[in-house]
Amino acid sequence: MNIGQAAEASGVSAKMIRHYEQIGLLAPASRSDAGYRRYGASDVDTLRFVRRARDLGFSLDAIGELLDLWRDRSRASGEVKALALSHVETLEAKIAELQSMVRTLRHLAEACHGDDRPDCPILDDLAGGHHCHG
Amino acid sequence: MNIGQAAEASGVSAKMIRHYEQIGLLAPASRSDAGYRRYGASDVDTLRFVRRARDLGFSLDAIGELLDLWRDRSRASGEVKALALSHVETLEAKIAELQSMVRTLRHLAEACHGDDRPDCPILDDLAGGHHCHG
DNA sequence: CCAACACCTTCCCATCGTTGGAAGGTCAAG
DNA sequence: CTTGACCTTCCAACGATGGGAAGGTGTTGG
Repeated sequence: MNIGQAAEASGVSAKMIRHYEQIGLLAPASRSDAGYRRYGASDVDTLRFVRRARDLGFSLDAIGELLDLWRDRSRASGEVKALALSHVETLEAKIAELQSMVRTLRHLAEACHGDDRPDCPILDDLAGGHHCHG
Repeated sequence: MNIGQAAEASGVSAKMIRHYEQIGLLAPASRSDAGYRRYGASDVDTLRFVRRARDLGFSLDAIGELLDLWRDRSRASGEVKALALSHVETLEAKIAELQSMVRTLRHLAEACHGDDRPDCPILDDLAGGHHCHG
């Protein structure tokens, strides 16, 4: 199986597969006589693992740890759970940050009549308003 | 006022002030005989505007538009409001994406006993589980 | 047998916002 | 006159991905 098929089968682009190999996330693939990377079913499994972890927002570093745990048949599930919950905390912090932005912006937008008149509380706030970001 | 004081007063680092100037977000600052950038009170106002807009998650491109609207005393507040609400939609899409990740991860983590045993639904899911991401 | 085309290789560059550092010039105080 | 704090420009990195060039490979068809 060439990299194109592996990409197709795993949902990870060929570009990314090469990149993951280069940064050491994936072991170097074996090569054909012509130098083409060759992949088997278990490689595709690994790529799908990476893809799913990316979809869940894990960083490539974290995915490296997850891969290690995955391959370690004697891992403690507590380690995996801790990694996952730590990531959840990161995500929730990010969510809270974005929600705070949304709250402020909605508040400002509500106060803005939003017509042809130039008067605009949004710009006023950005220009140094009183920050009632409640 | 040198760039250091302007940075201190505005909350935008000197590095970023230079960068914003270089990418054309800010007009080139006037220079002293020695080539030092010089800033006045209105420059600091502009920097603070940029800082607040960044804090609200606007891209530098969007901030450029906001600055134009800010400086245009005959702007229509509807334009500003539209820009803000469009940004809110972007933020909320991102929030929804992150929340979906959190939901899935929490679900998986709940199913994981998280002790010394190796059995782990989180890894099972990443390795190709049935995706009950409800 | 050779052309066309799809695929592969490596390499560099772009994004986005920010930070870090190196190498060198300037300025004020001791 | 030196020290230290500041400024300048330039170059590179992060994290994850994409785009594209230049060149080799492999298969198919005329």
